[in-house]
Amino acid sequence: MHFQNLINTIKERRENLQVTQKDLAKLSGVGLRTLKQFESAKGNPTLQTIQKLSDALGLEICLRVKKQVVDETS
Amino acid sequence: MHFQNLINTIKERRENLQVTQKDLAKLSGVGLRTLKQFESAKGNPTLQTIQKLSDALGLEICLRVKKQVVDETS
DNA sequence: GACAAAAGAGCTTTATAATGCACTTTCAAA
DNA sequence: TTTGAAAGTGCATTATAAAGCTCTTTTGTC
Repeated sequence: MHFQNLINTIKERRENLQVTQKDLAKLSGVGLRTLKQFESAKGNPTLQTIQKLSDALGLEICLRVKKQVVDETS
Repeated sequence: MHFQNLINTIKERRENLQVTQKDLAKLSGVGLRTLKQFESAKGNPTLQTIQKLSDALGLEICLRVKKQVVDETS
């Protein structure tokens, strides 16, 4: 999951739950400016910021072994 | 997955692959100091740092809906 | 079109992440 | 037990994330 996917996942989750940026900022404890920044794909958020947003949205971060991309052309 | 779990996952993955911190730093493009910092649970890494380390280790970040914790006492 | 609410952007300050260097500690193999 | 490699720490510098304030733009809704 690349950067833009993470952003989209969080943004879509927020929209599905019908929460405004302002509300999510309040709920998560992340500054509104930071959230706007994040959702418009500027910058490089810290893990803490992502965790706070995820928590507030009922999401969780995970790490898993990437599927191998097998080259079948050779 | 909380902070410490992320750290452990990355650290264990590195150890399983028998890669030293120094090598992983080189491979991932993350500064050695930063990696040491991260593995000893100091600070608050940026998403970019986590992505670089994950990539180098064949891991990927994902976000998923948290399982509901249902209160059955009431 | 008029209006309001939500989203996004410019600017600034403050806090802190990333980094390198040098030093210390840990730990396994000889 | 030495000793060498790996891991961890203190310190300083530079870059930048977080945040608030204000203003602009977008997006409905009437």
